[in-house]
Amino acid sequence: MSDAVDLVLAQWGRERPDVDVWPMGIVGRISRLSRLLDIRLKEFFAEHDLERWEFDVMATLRRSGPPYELTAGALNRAAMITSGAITNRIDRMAKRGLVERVPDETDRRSVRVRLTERGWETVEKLVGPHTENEALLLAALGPRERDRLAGTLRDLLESLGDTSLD
Amino acid sequence: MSDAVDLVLAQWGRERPDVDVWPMGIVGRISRLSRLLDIRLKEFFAEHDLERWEFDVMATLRRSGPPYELTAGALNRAAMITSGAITNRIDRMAKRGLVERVPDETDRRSVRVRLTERGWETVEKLVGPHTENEALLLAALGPRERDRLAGTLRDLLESLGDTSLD
DNA sequence: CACAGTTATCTCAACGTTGAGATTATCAAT
DNA sequence: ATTGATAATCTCAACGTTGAGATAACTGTG
Repeated sequence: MSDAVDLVLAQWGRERPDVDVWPMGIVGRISRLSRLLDIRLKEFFAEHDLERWEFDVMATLRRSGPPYELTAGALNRAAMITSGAITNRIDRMAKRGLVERVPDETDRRSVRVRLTERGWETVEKLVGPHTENEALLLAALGPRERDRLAGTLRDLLESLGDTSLD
Repeated sequence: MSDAVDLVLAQWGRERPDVDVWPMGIVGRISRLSRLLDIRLKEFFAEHDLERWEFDVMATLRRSGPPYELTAGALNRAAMITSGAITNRIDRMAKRGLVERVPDETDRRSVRVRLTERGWETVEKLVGPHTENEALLLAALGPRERDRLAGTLRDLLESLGDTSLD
């Protein structure tokens, strides 16, 4: 079997046999996979009247444990977006009553973002179905392959200096 | 060793031990890797006064072989973007003299986008360095791992119905 | 205690994509 | 030939992110 990326590699092989373009076989596939998965996840959350990023923000808060709050900075590092974008997202989620801004007592520059009751329930209801949906999207992989793939991807992430969250 | 995603998995394990969130170990990493690679590639092309998508469009035309032209539709399928976006991109690249619009004789609805001499030279000059740069980003992988990873990712892409290009 | 440097968040203009609708052309069937 | 359905591209308003700058607060040094 072959996919869109195999075609790319074959074309380069024909047009520029002097260049070994093997890296495209990996970078290209990661890029395309990411986009395809985005689309599928978007569809899933749309069924629940939610944006994917809204779930991501809430899930980040939920899994951080009680009291289910983090600074705005921690959230934008986790989401890998800029500060302007996280301000915008928090604004909209606050309007929907999914999170609330809480002043930080120790550092008054900081804003703590806390999951509301409603936000908590939303995550609680969806973690299971969301995970099952992702499992379905990855159904092509056997248990062995899953572990090996996860391990390889982790090595890559580390080598690229993926910065962890708080 | 552990990365940002390992932390996510550990947190879920603590907060919701009843849910097996293994899929996040793969989906999350693909997503983060895609973003990190984007940033690195963007830096590379910036050094050559080029946007990444500009190179992608030109490379798609270049590797399709003589006469180095494709329809706008083929290009937006290859880039996985919408029709509005490809129109915009072609406009800007045409202004920079990297591609030109050519009327399609057989189908007058179509527009054929052709690589100009200047565009051709740009790709020709950069394919090698770009590929070497990507190889550097993937240096953490051994030859064996590379092949296995590429194969696994291809299986996933196919199972998700990745639509090929023309 | 004051100063300089750093950090956290918010503001906002510029920019690019999306997605629906408009336009023009092709194709299939009658 | 004509009609209806489909297809290719372009247009454009709405929307979200980026990235630089503004503001306010913290930190450590002298």
